[in-house]
Amino acid sequence: MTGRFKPRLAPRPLDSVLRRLRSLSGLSEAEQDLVRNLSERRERHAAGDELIAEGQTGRRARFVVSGWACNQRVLPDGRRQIFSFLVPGDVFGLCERPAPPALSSVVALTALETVEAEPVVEAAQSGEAPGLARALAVARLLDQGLLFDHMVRLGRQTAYERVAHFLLELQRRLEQAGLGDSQRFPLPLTQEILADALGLSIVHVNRTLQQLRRERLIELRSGVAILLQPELLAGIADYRPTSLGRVPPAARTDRRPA
Amino acid sequence: MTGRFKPRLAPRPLDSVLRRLRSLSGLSEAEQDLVRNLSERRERHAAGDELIAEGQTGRRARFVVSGWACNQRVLPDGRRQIFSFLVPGDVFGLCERPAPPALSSVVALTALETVEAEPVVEAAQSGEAPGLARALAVARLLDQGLLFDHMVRLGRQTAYERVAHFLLELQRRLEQAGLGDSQRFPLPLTQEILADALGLSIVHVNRTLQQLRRERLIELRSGVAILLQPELLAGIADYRPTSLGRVPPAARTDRRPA
DNA sequence: CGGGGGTTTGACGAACGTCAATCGGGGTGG
DNA sequence: CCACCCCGATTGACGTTCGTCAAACCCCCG
Repeated sequence: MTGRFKPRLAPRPLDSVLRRLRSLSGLSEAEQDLVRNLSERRERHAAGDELIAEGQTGRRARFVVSGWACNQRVLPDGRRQIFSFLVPGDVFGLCERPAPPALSSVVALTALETVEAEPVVEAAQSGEAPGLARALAVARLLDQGLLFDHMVRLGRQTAYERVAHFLLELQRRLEQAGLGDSQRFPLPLTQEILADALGLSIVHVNRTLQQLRRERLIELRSGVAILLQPELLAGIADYRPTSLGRVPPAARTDRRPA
Repeated sequence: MTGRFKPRLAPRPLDSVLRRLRSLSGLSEAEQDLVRNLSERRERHAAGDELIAEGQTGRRARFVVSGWACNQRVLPDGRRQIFSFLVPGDVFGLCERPAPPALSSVVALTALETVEAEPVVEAAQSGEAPGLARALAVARLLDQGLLFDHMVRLGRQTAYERVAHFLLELQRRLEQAGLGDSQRFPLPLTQEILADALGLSIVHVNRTLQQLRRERLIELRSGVAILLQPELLAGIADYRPTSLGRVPPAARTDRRPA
């Protein structure tokens, strides 16, 4: 139990979902209402809970409403690799029916709230909610892009670059979900989790963070990250945000910039 | 010009495409004929040619008929990361219309032949070729799985494990395409390419291959790889092939193993 | 006051990268 | 046919990055 009472009826908690989807595509009022009325089938999980197991088949799409989760795989000897993080507003478990075996497991990293996304998925597929359909398609595409970014980090960047690049990515995503500003955002991850995402040891993550702090590029305190000099960080990490947000409704292929 | 004459009309060249698709889903005779008649819009490329540029939007799906290509990104300072390899039978450039900006570029690694896959894609989407639709869906899923496998290699495996794991993966894929047997397969990749895929330096790739050779686990000669002890390799690399090939036509979700 | 998870630090070693030289084979022009 | 050349493979020497081990520290909580 958390100490503070949270009203259950208000549309508030779905804010980040709505905000996220709107940042991906224009939505009609009806579409926005559909999202706001998703409050059914809400689920709460504790840190460490496995929401989807690798190989599981019966799953349904869900939105993260609050808290963080991740996609990961664990090797038999205990090593683990985190593929991606899920923050409020993100969708997961999205795929065609019947759902094929999951390729990775989804695990809660903090206390986590999710809601079933199927009403949105169905409205999108049936053609009655083209804005939502576009938003989901763009979300899928951006996820794929984040995976590639992560692979570049793992394969071709130093620990220093990896951490800087990763923090910039989180800043951008969380700002989009309405959970941070252009410099400051919540970061409820242990260094062990960071290590398993970035392909490093805990100790090395720690040292790298120390270095970034010493150089006055970042601050980390009690679950909040502050990027003191985002532009400098972006130069260090060669960070270039994928800018395909807001795809125009009807893309023309015959146009090109002079 | 290659010295040997190749007949252009025979269905032979599309063998690997057909074989691959059949390994993913049962196909009706009509569906198989559709694939066999794809010979139009054949294209030839030389090693190094860029088939799809990162960010490019107008592309169409194609099958690789012969030769190898890869998905990759290049950093401004010249470092590059290869995300995946495309071998005969593989499809690439597959996505909804209008095609969003490509998230990675596709580059020919050897002399390469491709054919347009759109007829197959359209038949699959229209519902008239459910077998092909399933095959394409499974192909997408397997590709995603390969990406995860690759990420585990990059983030959590040693050079030795990475190389072993990667070779096992290639063996399996190429055997499926009809291009190798349970131990032997073509490997027309330079050590530089391997390095850029596996997140290692050329020199270290070389040393790792030397070690695997010394230990009589593999042989490499003139573009052909031989896995002398696949089981041992699989143990070293914790290689577990994703076995979801041949998805049953109508999956039941209410069954579970006792 | 004690305990436990997460963080920090130091010492040390192994894995991997860099630099540079050499080797080797296939293609090419004389 | 042969000399040359170029790209890729190979090897050695050396430096750096990063991992491991272990201890201390810190803070929140019971």
